[in-house]
Amino acid sequence: MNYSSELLKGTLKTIVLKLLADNKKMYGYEITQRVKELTLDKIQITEGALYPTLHSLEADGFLTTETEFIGKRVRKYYSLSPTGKTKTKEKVSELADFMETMKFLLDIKTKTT
Amino acid sequence: MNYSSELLKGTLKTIVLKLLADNKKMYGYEITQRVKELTLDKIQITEGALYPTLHSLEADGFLTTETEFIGKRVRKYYSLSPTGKTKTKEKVSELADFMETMKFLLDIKTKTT
DNA sequence: GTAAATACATCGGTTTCTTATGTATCTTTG
DNA sequence: CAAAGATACATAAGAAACCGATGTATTTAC
Repeated sequence: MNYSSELLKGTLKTIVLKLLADNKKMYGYEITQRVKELTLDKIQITEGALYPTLHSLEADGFLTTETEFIGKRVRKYYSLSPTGKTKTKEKVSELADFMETMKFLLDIKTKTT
Repeated sequence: MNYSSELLKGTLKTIVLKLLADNKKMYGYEITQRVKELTLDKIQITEGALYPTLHSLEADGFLTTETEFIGKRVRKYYSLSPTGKTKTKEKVSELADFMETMKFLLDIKTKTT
């Protein structure tokens, strides 16, 4: 079982930023695999979603990159910039707050008016 | 303060369905106001988002409607159909599950590999 | 009497994801 | 050793879902 895809919308950037905050530097493919294993296959980040997101975060100045060669194969590592670290805290706490609100909303049983 | 809008994506239908499950019947404008007051203005459902969503849920057979006149003004009440009730349970538990997963993801501190 | 609130609706534009496709290397396995 | 699968990057077309603007009309409050 995995979630209907629309749930990921709006949370992907936060997931990526948080992973980078916890792991110093990661490369794209690694991120997809890490999320897959951490969520027991429930969240699958596709490459078509991830790479544009990484490029966008980099363009916004939240990520820096360094390229490494593993044999002949390119590997592009991403790290948080200082503004990226600030942004991460904002996004994570915003999402945590949002989830609290949603939890409350979904538990409502009776009218309040 | 209110949430950056992308967070709402993917959760709007669930919110609407859940409200209808708890309140038998509601009309569009009422839904926007109820969500606004329940979330202390943190979630604002715009009419441009809500009405298409209601129409879509109705087209899928999850909602039934009845029109009422308040004076000369039309008010369109929405209620859950039997399939709508089933769908609501699915969506709510899926979202609850997703939020658990996200909570876990956002608390990860160290590598697991 | 006019501004704000109530109540419906649609539409263009943007963002963000999916699916498909492309390129290339490395590893495993029959 | 050939082929399949995994690793690793990337882009592009299309769909979905929301925002903001706009429109119409009635009712309420000042």
